[in-house]
Amino acid sequence: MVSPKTDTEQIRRENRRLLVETLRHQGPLARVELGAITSLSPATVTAITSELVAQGHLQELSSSEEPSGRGRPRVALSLVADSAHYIGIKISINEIRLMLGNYAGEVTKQFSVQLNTSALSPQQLVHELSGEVQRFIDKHHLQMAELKGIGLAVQGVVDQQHGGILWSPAFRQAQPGLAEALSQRFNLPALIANDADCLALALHTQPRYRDTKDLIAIQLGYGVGMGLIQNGQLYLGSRGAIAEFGHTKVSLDGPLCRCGARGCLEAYLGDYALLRDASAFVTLPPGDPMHPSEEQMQYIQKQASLGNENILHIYQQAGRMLGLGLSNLMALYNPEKIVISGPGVRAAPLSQDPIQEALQESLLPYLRDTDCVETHHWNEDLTGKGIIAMLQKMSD
Amino acid sequence: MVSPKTDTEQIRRENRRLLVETLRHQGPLARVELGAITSLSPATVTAITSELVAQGHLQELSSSEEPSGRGRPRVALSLVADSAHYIGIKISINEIRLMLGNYAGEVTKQFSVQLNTSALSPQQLVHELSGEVQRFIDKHHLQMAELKGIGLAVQGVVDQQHGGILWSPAFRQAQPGLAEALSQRFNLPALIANDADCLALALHTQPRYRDTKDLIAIQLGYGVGMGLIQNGQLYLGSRGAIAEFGHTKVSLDGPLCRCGARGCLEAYLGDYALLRDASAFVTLPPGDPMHPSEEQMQYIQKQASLGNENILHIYQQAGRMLGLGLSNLMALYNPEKIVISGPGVRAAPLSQDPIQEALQESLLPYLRDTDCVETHHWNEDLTGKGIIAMLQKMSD
DNA sequence: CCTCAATAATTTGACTGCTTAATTAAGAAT
DNA sequence: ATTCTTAATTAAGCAGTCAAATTATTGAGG
Repeated sequence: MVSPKTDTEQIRRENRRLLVETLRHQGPLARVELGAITSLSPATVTAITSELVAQGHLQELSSSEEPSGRGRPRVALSLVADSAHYIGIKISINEIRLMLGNYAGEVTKQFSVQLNTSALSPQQLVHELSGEVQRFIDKHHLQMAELKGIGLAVQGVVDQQHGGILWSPAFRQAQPGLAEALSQRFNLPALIANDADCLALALHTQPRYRDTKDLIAIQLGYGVGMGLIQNGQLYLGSRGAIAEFGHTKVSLDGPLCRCGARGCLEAYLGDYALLRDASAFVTLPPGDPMHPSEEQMQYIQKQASLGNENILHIYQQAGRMLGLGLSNLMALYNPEKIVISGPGVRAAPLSQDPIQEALQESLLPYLRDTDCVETHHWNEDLTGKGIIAMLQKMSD
Repeated sequence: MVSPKTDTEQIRRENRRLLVETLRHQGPLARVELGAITSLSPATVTAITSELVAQGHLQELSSSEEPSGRGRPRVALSLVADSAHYIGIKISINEIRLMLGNYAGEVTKQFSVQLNTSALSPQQLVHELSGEVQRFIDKHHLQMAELKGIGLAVQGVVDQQHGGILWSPAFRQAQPGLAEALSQRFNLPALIANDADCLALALHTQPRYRDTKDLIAIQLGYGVGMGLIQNGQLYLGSRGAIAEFGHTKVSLDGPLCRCGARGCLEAYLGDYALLRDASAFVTLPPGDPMHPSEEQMQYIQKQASLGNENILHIYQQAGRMLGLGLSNLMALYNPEKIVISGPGVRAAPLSQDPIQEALQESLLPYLRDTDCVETHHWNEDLTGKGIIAMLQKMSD
């Protein structure tokens, strides 16, 4: 039997995290306000915040604002954004992107590298990543002392416990021990996460979804990913890999999925599936069909918008299947919100109606009017914010 | 923003619960053993246990056992089984069963009443239940002082937060405010739970599944229910209703389900569905087709075993669909174990193979060899144990 | 029978955390 | 200048944990 025993230091850690997160979300706040929001006593707020001020993570704001009325004016506390830095690495097919996050949770620098990922061995991958990270550190003159962690966001199935990649479209082989290797190389904590989990976490920090206790994030793109917020926090299965929404079956004899089975949702919805199906009707812009480019996707989408019935039908079919999958998701999880994002939302106008239709057809009566599915634009890639947030959760 | 602030009393409550649950699971234990298992310090164990002894919930066992060897002999602590009582009520179609649970978590008395449930109004239901509970209390000479709570286990969709029944096959109408009404009538805490959640909780207390952090319980019977243990504890969605596994879609144009949609898993697997499908091929024993009796189910099952190809085919089809549903479940939740129980497991021999086949066909490669699905006999109804356990979790 | 060794259980002292209540701080109002 | 009001800090007290010391209870051995 495991023993989740609780002790007194855990309390402090929890409450500190609570305060810091409140400040991250609601901006600079005075101690009273923090107390009111968190329902911690003023004394506790003082104790924790003065500790954080001493460490340089918090800062009193010179209150040269509007006349605050009577009484001693409240002095706002704000996070010292550059009191800590985190490095996030997003690994995609043939591209890695490095991101610098600060204590406030913002992504301040980004840098992308093209790299033929698929053939890399674990050793080579560690070598490449280490090199890029070192260059990144040098370029931005980062002090090792203020670097607090490295986080990797990966498309595919990760083993978060052991810090490895079980399967990813970016690599031909598994990448075990990746986190450990990077951790040792830079003497920093390192973690690996699925990119859809990062999306879920990042969405959950946004004002619109902050108070949502149960949220499912669906990432449409090359594949179909899913991340899950339960009880206000990211849920990862006990085995570190969960929620392969893309590989739920929506038909018995559907198209072949790259996982080897038939009828997976992903085999209707994934970029590679859309492209494959569309290629029967139009000649595509050049490119590796296994790794669809944004141009290719834009192209077929445009064809559909321009009235190509065959391709429109592909999108509508995909929408219907997504609706079916979503209805199953709602039946099983009954979340407050399902947010669909990722590059694939570009096609939302084409498949919106079939999604809704399929949803309404399949939903349980008492779920039917809950309006919980929405899309979120993909103007910025939220993965970075997510991986930074994850790093922070483990370190503060 | 909600504030799950932590304080010192929470620690004590948690640790007390930990100790009591350890004793419930592993029987009488000495203080050292408790300390070792929970990894609480001896001092803490003493503090908490002496409090419980003073309250009469714990008792030192006169250690008249085997020579324990050198040293001061350990004195075992045991729960005082009748230091508290709980009343569990299982509400099924046309039957309510009252159960008495004690502090040790055992169900000691049971009593069933036949009752035409379907037409009852909320007022009538409260009236009937109150009457039965009062009779039950009188019959067993229960002291109100040692009664700690009333729990209802209901087939169907419950709203645990508000203590009401949203939908149940037992009733034509919703039953809002049921828990509150009973709570006031007897001046006791009252809660309502789904019966599959109870099953999940009860299974999780069994030795075989005690250390399973993530467990899904499937209850096959009139319908198809599901309960979920996550992170070692029962998970109920934020809205109190979750996991309608029976209403996940496994085919686009399947048979009609009582929920109004087509292709629900339940429309293949539920007793009412099996019976409906079988009725085309055999003449059934008499009975209300909407509420299949155990005799009817036994009858058609026997027909299948005796070689009726048509009926066998129904079971096999059901098995295939269950396999498909399970594979989706595994893709979405990736639990350590899925345990199938409920009266419907009687047909397990008939559908075992198709289940496995469908599973293997649909599973993701890296899940394919995990052997996580198993069945659990239905010799005893575990619902009672579950609802008692749920009451205990809220009160100790 | 007496002493010692071994183990169990309790007690004690130190530490940490939170809360309430009192105190101090810093301006606004008069 | 004095009073009022609100913010922040400090002080006192309590709850909880743990490590270490102490006490209790037995078996082993002379």
